[in-house]
Amino acid sequence: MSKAKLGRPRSEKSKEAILSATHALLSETMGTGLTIEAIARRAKVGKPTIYRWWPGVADIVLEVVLSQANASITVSTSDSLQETLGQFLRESMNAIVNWGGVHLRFLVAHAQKDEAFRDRFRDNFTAKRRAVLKSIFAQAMERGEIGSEQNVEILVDMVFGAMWYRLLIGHAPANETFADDLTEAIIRLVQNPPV
Amino acid sequence: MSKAKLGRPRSEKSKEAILSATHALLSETMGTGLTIEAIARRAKVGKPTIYRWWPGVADIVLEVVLSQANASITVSTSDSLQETLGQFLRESMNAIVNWGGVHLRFLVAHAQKDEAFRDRFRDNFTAKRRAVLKSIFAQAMERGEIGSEQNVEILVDMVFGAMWYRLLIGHAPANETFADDLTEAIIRLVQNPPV
Amino acid sequence: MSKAKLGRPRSEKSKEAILSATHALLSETMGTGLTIEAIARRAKVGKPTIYRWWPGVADIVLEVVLSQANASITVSTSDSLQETLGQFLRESMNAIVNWGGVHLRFLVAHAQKDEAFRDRFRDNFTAKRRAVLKSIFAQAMERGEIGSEQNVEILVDMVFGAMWYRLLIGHAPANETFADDLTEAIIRLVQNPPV
Amino acid sequence: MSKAKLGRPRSEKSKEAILSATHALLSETMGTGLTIEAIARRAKVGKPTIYRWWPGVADIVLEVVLSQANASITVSTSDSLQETLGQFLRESMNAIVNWGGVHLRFLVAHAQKDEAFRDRFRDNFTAKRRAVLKSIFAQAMERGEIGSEQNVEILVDMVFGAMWYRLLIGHAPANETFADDLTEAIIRLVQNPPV
DNA sequence: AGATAATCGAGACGGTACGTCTCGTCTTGGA
DNA sequence: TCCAAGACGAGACGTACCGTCTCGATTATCT
Repeated sequence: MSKAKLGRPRSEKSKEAILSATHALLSETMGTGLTIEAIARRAKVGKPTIYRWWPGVADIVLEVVLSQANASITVSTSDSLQETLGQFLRESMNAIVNWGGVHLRFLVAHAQKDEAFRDRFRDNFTAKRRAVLKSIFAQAMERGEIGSEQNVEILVDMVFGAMWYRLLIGHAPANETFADDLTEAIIRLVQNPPV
Repeated sequence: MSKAKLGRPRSEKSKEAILSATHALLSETMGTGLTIEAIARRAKVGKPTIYRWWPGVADIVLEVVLSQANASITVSTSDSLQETLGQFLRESMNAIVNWGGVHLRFLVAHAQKDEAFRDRFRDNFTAKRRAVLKSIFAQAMERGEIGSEQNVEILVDMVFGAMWYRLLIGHAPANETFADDLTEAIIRLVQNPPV
Repeated sequence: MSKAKLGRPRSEKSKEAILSATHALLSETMGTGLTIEAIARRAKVGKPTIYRWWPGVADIVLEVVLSQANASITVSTSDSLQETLGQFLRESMNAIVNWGGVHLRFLVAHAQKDEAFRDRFRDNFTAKRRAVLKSIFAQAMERGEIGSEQNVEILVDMVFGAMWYRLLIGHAPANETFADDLTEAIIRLVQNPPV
Repeated sequence: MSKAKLGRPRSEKSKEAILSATHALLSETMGTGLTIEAIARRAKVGKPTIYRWWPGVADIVLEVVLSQANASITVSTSDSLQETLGQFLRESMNAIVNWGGVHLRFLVAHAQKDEAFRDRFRDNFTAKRRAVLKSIFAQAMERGEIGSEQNVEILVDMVFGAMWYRLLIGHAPANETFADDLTEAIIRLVQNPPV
């Protein structure tokens, strides 16, 4: 006996208008102009319609990011850490540079003022990305490319940490070159030099 | 010739009241209740007095953090990377846990919405911390503890990145244990294994 | 086609709360304490709600005055100038003494600093009062109580002028006695003495 | 044993700079931009210097007006009411049109929010003007140009009232033409028609 | 000549109100 | 039952002035 069928169904048109308005505003204003009011205006949608489906502006951004990110997580199962890691990081950086650096910065910023959202952000975004990278390292360890004494958890922290750090602080670019440098550095670090 | 002597001098009492009210509010409300109005109320100070000396709330927090951080940067010049790095990271983590984790999270969050502030934050805080860590690595490299083929810049990104990453995302604690684990991981990575 | 039906309709409760708070504050503080903030506080209303419907504090006062004045304009159509004028001036003075002298003083004061408001004030208040008095004089002129050589426009200026002048400068009371004296003086002036 | 001679004497230069800045600001901004801060800026004078000598901005304006008005009160002692009154009103209107209409409007406006100032304004300005007009009417009454049954007090209220009324409300110009019309109307009213 | 004293400019102080913005909720009529 | 439109109470924003205060410098009279 679901009550899901009662009443007027959710308007997909409105939903998409909201998501695309959010993306547009975020890109145009670098995050400073992204408010619920602005989204409602741009999407020609009533504010209550937004609040009915999302708890706040950050969750809309999260949905925008997820719908893009989920479509583009492609882990090639190469048999070389260098290649697999390199491709993963390059793809990640590309997404940031070409599409959603502002989105991610907005999400992290908002997560600092809203603990509940921080949990949702972590569970739905960063945790999944961590799992991918972790499995990449685990496979390399199985193949002996990484010594078993290494702490994979910390390795993941260092790789993602470096990327977020550059993105958030901006002391140096977070681009494909950085992805390559980072890959190289990790490879150099984890590989035991020839005896 | 400076005209600095003209007019009533700045009230040190008000300045300190503002800084200490900012610290208190930040700690009490986890950052959500830190507004110019709240600071003015708490510090028993007029709003214009605040705007006269700081462009916004984030710059007050930055000054609070700097006045604390500058007092506590102590780089011991030990002759072991393990020891020097360990102490530096442990001290950094201690400061975060016991004193200013909320402060740093607030600063990074604000920096995402205000490019000009991001520059000030980088120049006055993160750049100086980076310089310290970089010199630690440089000395270790001179002593041969780190191979000269390593990319120190990226190393610094990985170490600070991992710390910020944990602090901001919160998937795992950013405490003294993590400082030790991180130190250990770095040491294990950079050191050439015995031939 | 009007779009007036869209959205939540204006709250009559808030409107009345604002008008009555304005009246109360004006009476209590003699005009010195009448600010938008004070009205909002007293009426338990948000400031934007006030600014949505009125351009400023003076227009609220004007509305308060009009809603009272429009209810009390009663021009008896007596056939004696003495009687008609006397009643009109007495009623006007009574309204000032018992209800809204402060209101009128506030309105004139504000009109001196805001030309646009002066126009609204003139069109909606003083012009209507002038029309009434003018018609009283015109009827008296038709009946021969006033010589046709008299300048009615100037007569109106003198009567209302005298009232405003006393109210604003305060060198003598603007009360019912003054209304009688003024009526008498006008009658004495305009009536041709018996030949 | 006055202590008036001790210390640095009042700077006449500053006093004049303040008065002339006040006049200039009043004329330029139509009264909306006349603040203590603006006067201090314009006159290159410290705010305390202003507050040392005047209780508020309105009193400075009053002093400006008085120094001008006192220099120009010239009551010709003609032996015709028509001529004396006409000249007095024309001169008054000229002063308003060419020099200080904004000043007077500012003074009346301020007097509505400050009872103490209203007293000062009345005693130093309007009372003196009333005395002059009253003596004009008194002389005319002695000469028989005005019947002794007329109420001079009310006559003065009507003449000055009409002028202030036009100046403050602005429904019709307060200029020399009005001075003539008003003179004519008064003459017509007070003079007994030929038997 | 030196001390004393009131002035001067400059400008910071604690306040208060301004008018605007956005928040998240509520209330309509229409689909 | 959902939709858009938009009003609502709340409260922070950054600015303008208020009237007071605290400086060092200046300019007079009094000793």
